[in-house]
Amino acid sequence: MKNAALEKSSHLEYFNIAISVDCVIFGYEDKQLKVLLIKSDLEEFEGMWSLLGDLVRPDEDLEAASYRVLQERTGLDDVYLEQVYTFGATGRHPSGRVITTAYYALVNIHTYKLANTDNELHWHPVSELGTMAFDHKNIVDTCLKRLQEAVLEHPIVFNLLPKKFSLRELQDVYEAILGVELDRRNFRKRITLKGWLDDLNEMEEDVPHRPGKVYCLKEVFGRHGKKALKPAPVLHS
Amino acid sequence: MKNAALEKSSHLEYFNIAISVDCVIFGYEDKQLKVLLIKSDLEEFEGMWSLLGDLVRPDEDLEAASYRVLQERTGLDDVYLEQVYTFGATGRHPSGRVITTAYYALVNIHTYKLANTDNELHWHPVSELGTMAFDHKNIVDTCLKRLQEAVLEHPIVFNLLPKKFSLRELQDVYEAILGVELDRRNFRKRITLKGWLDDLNEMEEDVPHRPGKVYCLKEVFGRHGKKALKPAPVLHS
DNA sequence: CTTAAATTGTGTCCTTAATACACAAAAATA
DNA sequence: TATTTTTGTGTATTAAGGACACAATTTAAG
Repeated sequence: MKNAALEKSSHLEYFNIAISVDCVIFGYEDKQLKVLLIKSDLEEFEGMWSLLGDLVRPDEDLEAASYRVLQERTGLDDVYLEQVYTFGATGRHPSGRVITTAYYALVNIHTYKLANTDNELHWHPVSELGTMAFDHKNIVDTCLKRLQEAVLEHPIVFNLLPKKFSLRELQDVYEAILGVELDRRNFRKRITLKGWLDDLNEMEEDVPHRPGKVYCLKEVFGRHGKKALKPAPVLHS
Repeated sequence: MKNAALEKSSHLEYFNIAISVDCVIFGYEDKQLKVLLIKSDLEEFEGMWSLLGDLVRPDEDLEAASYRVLQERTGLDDVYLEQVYTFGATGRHPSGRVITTAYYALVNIHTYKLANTDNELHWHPVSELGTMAFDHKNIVDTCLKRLQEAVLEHPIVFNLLPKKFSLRELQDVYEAILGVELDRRNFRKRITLKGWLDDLNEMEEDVPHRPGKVYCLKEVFGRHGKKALKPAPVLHS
């Protein structure tokens, strides 16, 4: 940006836009991909659900703002968080001009505890979202699409699962995210080929059928699987 | 975002962040991918190059702001433009808190004319960028990476070329963007397989060697190649 | 006119990844 | 002990990517 524009700009004219972050917090439960939503507190959107978000503070990094929202709402820290897109249509917020940057987070729904006992917070299956407040349905759709692309390339779905899991559980998560059924043998072959997993030489317990082997994400990928870099895109060489 | 936060927030406290857009305008010339830059007008960055950008106006859609920057600077409209990422570190702008959303544009460098006769504007090979003003080097790198991924999936490189081109010219563009050499036979096979091109049954003219056939992008992809949707990501079925 | 230089145009083999598909073994439950 | 549920596994086919060489066309130079 040119400096002249900034120096000359009147405070009233140019600092009249608020910026917020909105978090699409994904969790996985009952073979469904879910998203954490809160009842909107705007008249215009009475009864509708909205994403968790907040205004960015002037002394706060953008990404830090999204972490803060997550921590304040879920009590979790150390979560997987990814910026997706910034939504900046003039009419998107009824109370004023607010540009929002959307992030998605992947959390283990069972380690999550409501930070405040806010009973307006609920997990919703993403496949059953109706109309939402603001442009939040659009934001969720955009984040889901990005997530679908990401899970094919990067070992990140593990953020939705407990540390130890069976291949069946893993496949269920993929199916929930991608919205398709997968062939078991081909799935296992592909996951094996990725080389993401460590065989723990343990078996599932407390399952009402033949127990499966238990795996965990290899340590080299770090806590969030972010260390697995996408190979540089190369056409032929 | 919660409404309460917005309503209660003091103007001074929360509307203290400016938002800008920065455009990474890519062009192609002399077998090089280039980016249009302007001399920074900040003392702190004297002599350094910076992206074209401007503050977003309160009554202006975010995307409209990036189009405006493009039009004002290049005189072009109807250009390919894609949002990439929003950079929001607190320290990124020395004059104040400015969050910026980065877009990349693809333009035909030869149809481009300087809108103002601003001789501070220049095309720079992306492979030869040194230090830049602000975090702009980082922004260019991020946009280039995104571009590299995009050109493998979507028919968008054509925005960098004249309407009619030979396969050799097309391959040169891919090589410039990806930064690798490609095998001619395999490249042609892959491009053919994509089904993006119409054979015009014409030959190159004024080349100092055997002329090649001339192609154009199929009309179904629209002016910018945006109509070519990525197939939904599916693992096995 | 002949020759040299540059560039176009083309096909096969190999490897890898994705997909479709079926049956036996293990454990729990009735 | 029989039934149910689920795990675990391999092969054959197809599609795409990558390595690789030679003849034909045109211009430019002598």
